[in-house]
Amino acid sequence: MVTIDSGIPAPCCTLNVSDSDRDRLIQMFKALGNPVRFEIIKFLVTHPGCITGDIVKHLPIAQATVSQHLKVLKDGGWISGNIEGTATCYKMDEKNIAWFRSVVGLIF
Amino acid sequence: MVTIDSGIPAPCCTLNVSDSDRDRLIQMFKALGNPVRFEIIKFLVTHPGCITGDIVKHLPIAQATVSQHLKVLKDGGWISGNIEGTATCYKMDEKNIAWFRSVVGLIF
DNA sequence: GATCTTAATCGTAAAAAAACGATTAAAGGA
DNA sequence: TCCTTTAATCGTTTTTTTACGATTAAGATC
Repeated sequence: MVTIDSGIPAPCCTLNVSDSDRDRLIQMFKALGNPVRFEIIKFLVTHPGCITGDIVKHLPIAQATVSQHLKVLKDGGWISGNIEGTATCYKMDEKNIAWFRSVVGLIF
Repeated sequence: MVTIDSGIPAPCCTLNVSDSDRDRLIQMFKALGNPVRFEIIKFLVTHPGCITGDIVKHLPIAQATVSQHLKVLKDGGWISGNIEGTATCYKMDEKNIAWFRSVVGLIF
């Protein structure tokens, strides 16, 4: 029996993934498991460096909600934000995404 | 299949992903964005063909909840279940996982 | 310095997901 | 046939996520 949250590793029985890698992976999976956030990523791939307002204009939801979703994507490591004046420019976080791709290839 | 514009993207455009591919991807991301389901996958990778009861024994949660999680993973295409007598044998769904890996590599 | 822009955060309501015990169904063995 | 085993489903509660308007904070602009 393994407790999920306390993270008893049991390396003999399951795949050997560190707690931090596992949590980071789960966070990335969860972040992209939402249609609004997936659309934001699709938009950002073709609009690197665009600001929050551009994304808000592109979506049918309120500014506060978009901002919330952007935070989830940022915390998950999919995107990074750069403050320029009163605006924030977003782009894909290529380094973290490369990590995600490599770990997915390694585990599954 | 996922297709990506090869030219310079027009400012109005986002990544070209079909609705069904997008929904399928989101479903896979959502399915693995949960610590219990991630643990199930970790277990299944090292225990291909094991039955529901084995997974229940390995987890600190009720049988009904495990069954529910298995359904989410199955619907998402991460695993497949094969009924043998009164038991169900689960294994990774390699074909869908290969699709996931290839699409992730293509999009991001 | 007053005001406009921009976007993050707050507080809250609604919707969805997760968890459980109980029940059901289906196959095997006595 | 009647139990036992196994796992899915049902009905419900709890927890988490999503969404919104309102507010706030930090730079620009006049």
